[in-house]
Amino acid sequence: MTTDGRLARGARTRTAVLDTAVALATEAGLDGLSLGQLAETLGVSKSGLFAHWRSKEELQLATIERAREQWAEQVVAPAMRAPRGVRRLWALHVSRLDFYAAAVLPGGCFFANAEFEYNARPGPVHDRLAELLAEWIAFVERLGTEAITAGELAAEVDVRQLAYEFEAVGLSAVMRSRLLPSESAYPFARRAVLDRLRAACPDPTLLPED
Amino acid sequence: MTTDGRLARGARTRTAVLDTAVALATEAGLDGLSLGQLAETLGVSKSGLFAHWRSKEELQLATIERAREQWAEQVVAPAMRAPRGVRRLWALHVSRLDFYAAAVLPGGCFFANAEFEYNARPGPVHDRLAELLAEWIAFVERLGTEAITAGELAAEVDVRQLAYEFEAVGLSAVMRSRLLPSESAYPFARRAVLDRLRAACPDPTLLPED
DNA sequence: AAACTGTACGACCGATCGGTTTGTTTGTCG
DNA sequence: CGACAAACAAACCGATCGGTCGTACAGTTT
Repeated sequence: MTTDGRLARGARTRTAVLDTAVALATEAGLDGLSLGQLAETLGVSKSGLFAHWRSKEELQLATIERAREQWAEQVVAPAMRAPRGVRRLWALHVSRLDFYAAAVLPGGCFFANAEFEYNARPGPVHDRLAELLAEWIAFVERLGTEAITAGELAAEVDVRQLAYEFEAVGLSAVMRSRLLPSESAYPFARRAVLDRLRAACPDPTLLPED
Repeated sequence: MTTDGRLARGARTRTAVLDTAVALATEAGLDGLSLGQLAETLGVSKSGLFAHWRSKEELQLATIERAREQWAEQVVAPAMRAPRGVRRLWALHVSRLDFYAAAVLPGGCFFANAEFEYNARPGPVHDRLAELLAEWIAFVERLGTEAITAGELAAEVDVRQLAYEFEAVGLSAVMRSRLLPSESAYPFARRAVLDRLRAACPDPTLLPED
């Protein structure tokens, strides 16, 4: 096992930079974030950043991947501890709302911010964000399909429709939570998905009353 | 009737600038839009812009008001031609989706973009966007209340909950429509609201089948 | 005609942008 | 030890940022 101290230091710096970049990007935007600000916030020099990423776009793409990891760890992973089926879907929704409410990121959601920022800007960043959105939707749809297989959702349920509404409710929650009193966001977001799941779930004991 | 030619010219320039600013802001962002680019696009000088707005922030606030007018004219007004009640709610949803699908603005929706851009940036722009979001929600809620009064929605319907889901479905539609094939946006957005309205509407003839 | 006002321009300002160049420190090797 | 490389930093580059200034012209008022 060879642990090159230089490479280790580089890796440490890299994740520290990307963690900060993810957070700052939810405030100033993925493009609005400037390398100078980022360097100053971290106490490193601007040229130090170019030692790791050859351009701003490369750093943006790396930031996206880091945000994906954070989402997987802090939102998806906790939900995967719930048993497969309708409870896991519900756990994912709650986990997501908790992530927003805990203000892990000042802007709430890295992807919601970035996707709206780049929805009319062609390029690699736009394309990657689109890929990850499709991936996220497919994941939610898969959880829905699993719930049907487990007999916890009626077989007639359109999982694509269910996933659409699931995602829409969560997206709206993060937007409202940053602009309006949070009482006008999370309670409605909980109820919307809970109503939808309970209506399609034959076993009412699997989900909370409210 | 005094029509000062100078004021008329100024007003003409002002609306031309703001119309362009609204459209450009959905691409580059309300903040990402630079005065130099805006001036060049319009064929005027940068300093000419400062004759009308003393700072960029003033122009941003004016751009927001112009976007509000556009939304009122092109989305709300057509829906108001539908009879009060559940049909008007449905018309508003369709009108909104049509507005997105027609690509009136390259970024889809001025407000969705701006609200995510400014959700973590305190200041007058943030505050104004929050006000307009609250106003929009209150408007949708009022349409829901009217529908109950008209007996076209069950009295037990929670109009705030209904308005939340109505808005969430529309918001998600504009995001998906810019990043994914539009078949994975509009059909789901239609169905989501239609299902919700039909479920709460005692008279099934008021709404389309699909 | 003179006085005045609103609109618009070109030139310019300091600051900051993304990016480059040159050089130094830090750690791994033969 | 010396050769080498990865990880940084300082100084600097042209371009662009938001904003100011003095000026010119068009149109209104007296």
